[in-house]
Amino acid sequence: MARGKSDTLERLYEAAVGLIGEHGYAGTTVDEIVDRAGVAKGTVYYHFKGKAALVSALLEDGLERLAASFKNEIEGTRGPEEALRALVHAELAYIKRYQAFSKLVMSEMWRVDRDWQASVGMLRERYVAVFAGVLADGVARGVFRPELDIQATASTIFGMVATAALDWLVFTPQKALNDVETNLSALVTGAVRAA
Amino acid sequence: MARGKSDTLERLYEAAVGLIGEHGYAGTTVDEIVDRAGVAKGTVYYHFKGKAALVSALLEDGLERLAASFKNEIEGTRGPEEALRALVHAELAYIKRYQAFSKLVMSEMWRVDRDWQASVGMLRERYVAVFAGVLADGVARGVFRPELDIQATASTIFGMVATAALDWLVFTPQKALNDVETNLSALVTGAVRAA
DNA sequence: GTTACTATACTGACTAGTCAGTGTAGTCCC
DNA sequence: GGGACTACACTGACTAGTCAGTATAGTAAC
Repeated sequence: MARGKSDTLERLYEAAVGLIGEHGYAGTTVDEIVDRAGVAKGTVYYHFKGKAALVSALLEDGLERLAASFKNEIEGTRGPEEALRALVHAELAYIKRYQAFSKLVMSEMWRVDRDWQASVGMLRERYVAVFAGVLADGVARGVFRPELDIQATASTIFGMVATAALDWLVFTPQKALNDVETNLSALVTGAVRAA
Repeated sequence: MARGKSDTLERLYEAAVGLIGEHGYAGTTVDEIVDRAGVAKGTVYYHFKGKAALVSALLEDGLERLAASFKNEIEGTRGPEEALRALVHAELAYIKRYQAFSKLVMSEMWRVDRDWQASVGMLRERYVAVFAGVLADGVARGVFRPELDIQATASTIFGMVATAALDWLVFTPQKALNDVETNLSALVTGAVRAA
């Protein structure tokens, strides 16, 4: 029975993201993925070269969604500090919306042995580059501390927000997003603000 | 051939930690571990119930080393800001020294489906509790911002340092530890300091 | 004789990937 | 309108290989 193309892929992505977020890449079997997606095993190999290619494609997909969400959020901000707050908000919202995907990314980020893990690296770089842009702007305008190591600081803020978000979702999900964001925004802006 | 007990276990831990840090728990085979450790496969099953038990024991071991390193570092500090800097230094040094172990912990931290992953949670809690203690002290003394969410902030700082450290080790290892630490310490203290 | 191993061979459950075949919709010719 | 054919999406039983764990016989030190 034919299903709309995007429907089948959507189901596969969702199933794979959820399972890999929970058990890791190697800990997830293709059989589990197709079971959860409700498709036959062959379908994976009809659309993709293999398990790794499926994950690669799925990462590309998430990357595009992320880029779009970032573009939206940063437009129309006035001043670097407001832009920084907007980015923190966007990252937090993204991680909340795509929890399983975010877990996947954070879990596989420090590994470098597989092809598709380059995609994770790319995702991270995109994230970080946007932060770095805002930081550089802030330093140039004298709003942020001049001695900041822009690249390192951008990475660190990215990790800070990601850790805080996952910590919240995994260990204290009863907290309100607003409270998490308020505390986090204060930490981030305090960290970089000129004395 | 008999070897000192601790020697064999040490080899097994080191091999397992390295491989699991690189490829994850499920992505690492017992045969790979014993090959790298230079011991016979049966030795694993002589000492442990299985692969999971080996990892559990190894985590306990890392936990103890961490606790010891933290105790050393925090003693003899005067004032919360100095204590905070000392903790950042200790965490950074620990991650540098036990790179593979740290990767393992960060990669498996957001998963909750296996027995031994509770150990990772415990490790994280210990880390975080020490930071929380210092933060609470600083707030009480008026050195840190009074509206800080202590628990969330402690987790966030932990993640911040961990991310910065792994980012350094994986993506920009040519940087000097000192530069990384200087930038990071400034970020951390700036984040919590009273205005 | 007990403890701490080594070396090798093996089992059986599980798993990635394959492949011949099915269902469906569309197209072109008569 | 219907027969012949094509393209596409998908199925699921099957295969070949992998891996945790077991078994067993033997060594070396105390």
